[in-house]
Amino acid sequence: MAENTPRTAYTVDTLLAVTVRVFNERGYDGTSMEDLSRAAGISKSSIYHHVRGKEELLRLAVGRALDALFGILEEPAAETGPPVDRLEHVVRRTVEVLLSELPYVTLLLRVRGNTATEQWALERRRDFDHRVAELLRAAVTAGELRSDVEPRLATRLLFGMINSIVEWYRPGTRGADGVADAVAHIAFDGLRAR
Amino acid sequence: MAENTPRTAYTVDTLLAVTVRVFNERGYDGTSMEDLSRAAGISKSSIYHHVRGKEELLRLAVGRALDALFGILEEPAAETGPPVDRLEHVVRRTVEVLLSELPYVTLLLRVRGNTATEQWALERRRDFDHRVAELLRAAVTAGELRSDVEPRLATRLLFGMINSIVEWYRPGTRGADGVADAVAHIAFDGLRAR
DNA sequence: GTCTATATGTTGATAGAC
DNA sequence: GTCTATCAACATATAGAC
Repeated sequence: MAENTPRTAYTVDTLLAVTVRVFNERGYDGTSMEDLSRAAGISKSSIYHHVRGKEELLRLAVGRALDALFGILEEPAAETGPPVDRLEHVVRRTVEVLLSELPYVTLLLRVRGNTATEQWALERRRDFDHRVAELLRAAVTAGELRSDVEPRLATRLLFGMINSIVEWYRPGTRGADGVADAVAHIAFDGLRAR
Repeated sequence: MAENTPRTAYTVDTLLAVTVRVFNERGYDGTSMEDLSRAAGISKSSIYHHVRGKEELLRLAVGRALDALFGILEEPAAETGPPVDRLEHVVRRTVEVLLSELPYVTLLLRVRGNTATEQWALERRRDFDHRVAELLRAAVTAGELRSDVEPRLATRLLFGMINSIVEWYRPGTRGADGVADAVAHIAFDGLRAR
């Protein structure tokens, strides 16, 4: 685990960046405040100067990811046009946000529900999924998507595919567009040759 | 968390079943031996009579999942016929095994790599993925699958979709066939109406 | 804003009786 | 096979100096 020793003093944001990296490497429960202090290059008690404790670091990190995801649903292209186009916009933009906020979204997707903060994060994730499931249902009703796959099930599998990207994507090797294209191709038209 | 108090004494297998349930509820790192002893209804030291420690419980559980998955690749239908049919067989059977061994596979898919046992599990998972990626590549070469999505990327997204099932599936609500059909439909033919 | 020192609880694991 | 009792190590968090 590489150490960070910035010249300038830490702010909550810069400390959060280091923290999230370590949380993703070792898992939230597997990370001790000692681990964080070593990675940040400051003492444990200095961390407590910036935040109230370990759980607040988690809350700030997953909150950032959730805000970015919900922002997608407010975009014009997600609220106007044929349902299937709105859905494709949300799918592509979710991939983009996932990649631009990779460490924060990665942490969000690994949250399990042990603490109050984790349960709050799970609840907001469910809200997001429900909003997308409604969009998919509308596209089925409009005859734009096949009706032999239940919308709720399809939404889950679709986001399973998207969310799994955090498990292997590393910046620099491939652009966000390439990944978004691949997801959209498979999700809407499938792998089979025409 | 429901408690288990079996009449008969524990064996490694029955203890493992309880353990895996708790690991999946609280996460491996988030589970203490005290948690396990409470869930099993026996004392901590009684657990140490059956296994050497917490990490051995993890090794036994993920080993069971890995053996089941690798078994699929040895099945006749995975080794004969057109590549695309072999791939579809592996996809459907992976869904089935995932559901029949749900708690064990769930635990396997959440392993991160902190300990030697976890790294061993990650390595075997990579082996499995590579074997399937080769199958997918063969199907592309044979002209059975579209060639504008890189095989390695397609494999990752495909397994992202399949593996995500452990996050929401609960026995009793839907049969394994229904889920396997939905996965195969989306993966090979896509969501769009024809 | 950072430090050293320490309080206080929890952890994985062991010893030895029944 | 199970128990009670216990340990050494490590956890989160705090106190107070600079």
